Amino acid sequence: METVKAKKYHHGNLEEALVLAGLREAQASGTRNLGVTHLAKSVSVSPMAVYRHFSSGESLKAAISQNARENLAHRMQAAALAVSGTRNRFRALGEAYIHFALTEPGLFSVAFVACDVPPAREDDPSAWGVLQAGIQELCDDGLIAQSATESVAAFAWSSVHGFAMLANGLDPVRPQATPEDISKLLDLVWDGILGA
Amino acid sequence: METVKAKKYHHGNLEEALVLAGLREAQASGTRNLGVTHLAKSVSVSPMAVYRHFSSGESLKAAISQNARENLAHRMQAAALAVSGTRNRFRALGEAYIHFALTEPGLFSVAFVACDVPPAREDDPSAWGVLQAGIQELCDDGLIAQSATESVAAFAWSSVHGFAMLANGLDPVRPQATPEDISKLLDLVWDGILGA
DNA sequence: TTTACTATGTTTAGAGCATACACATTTGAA
DNA sequence: TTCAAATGTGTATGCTCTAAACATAGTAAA
Repeated sequence: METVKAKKYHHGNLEEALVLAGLREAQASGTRNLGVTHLAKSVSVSPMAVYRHFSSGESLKAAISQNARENLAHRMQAAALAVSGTRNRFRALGEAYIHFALTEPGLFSVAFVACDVPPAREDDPSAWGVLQAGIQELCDDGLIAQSATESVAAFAWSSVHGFAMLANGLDPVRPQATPEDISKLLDLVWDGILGA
Repeated sequence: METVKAKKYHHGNLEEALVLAGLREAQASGTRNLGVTHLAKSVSVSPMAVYRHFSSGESLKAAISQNARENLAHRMQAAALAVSGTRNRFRALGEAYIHFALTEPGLFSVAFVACDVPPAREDDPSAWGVLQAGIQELCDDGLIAQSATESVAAFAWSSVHGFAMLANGLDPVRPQATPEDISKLLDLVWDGILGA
């Protein structure tokens, strides 16, 4: 029987289980409870078992953070695929990004937490890559010059990421964001892009 | 003699000394070494002495973070005062913000670190307030409608803050920012604002 | 000046966390 | 079957945060 996983000496897939537990914690309380001991306990394993799969607590945290970023990138892709039209598709990327920050503040903050250790592999998919694909489409449609892709990408990412962080309340600054605020921001970003 | 401060049982101004030590640490290594024990040691005081001035390590960190933000706000004000013309002055705010992030990455990351504890008082001056003053000036000059100030403020802040974080390398994403990148970003922001 | 109160530091001690080292169990390949 | 590699446990060290009790210095009133 595969359906009942008896409790064995060997866990079976501890690495994945730890990351998943970390994501659950992140969802509930952000960066706070991502320690080795806490996560080990949450999957019923001794703290030292973690080190068979991660070289340090920091690298476990980095893996969790990476997974959260990939989660975001997936949602962006899905949002873009769900609508048609170059502009709508591009706008959907920004909406998905901000929606993620607002509905999953814990995951969002973990996704962009500064880790001492770099992630083991590249993000797959990466939010940055998804954005670039969207911008290439703008380019193909003649909405912006090929030479402008770099700066447009930096501008779009910056605006949306900055707004997400602020709206999210992550930073010790200011009020909440309404759907109108989000819409207006994306309008302004679009204006900036076309004006280039 | 005031010039030689003999080592006394009472420190004299421990609260300020701790925050200053924290800022020095932040400048050197960001968020890493802002613990109670470490900072206490760096001003030659026992760890418990800290708690006569801060209710917890978190609240000390919050005070350091606040001081870093005020430092940023001061630089923005100074930059704005140094140039003339509404547009130049507004642009100088963004330049100062990004320049701060790039030249003082440690302070910048501490300034916007998520603290469990809210700051004891309001930021004074606050970067947000300085920005709003700049935007009011745009409004007074008839460059934007009074009704647009809110969304323009959110847009400008978001773009510059997001760019600063990304350029800073704080986030686990992408390459460096050149002066041209910065200039282009501010151009795009300006376009977006005027298009509103 | 003496006394007493308040502010500010120190010492001691306990809890929690990261992690090095030695040991135990399981798995899988020869 | 047998043994080496992979994976997990237990124990121990050293770090941090912080509570409690104690010590010293500054200050104000008698």
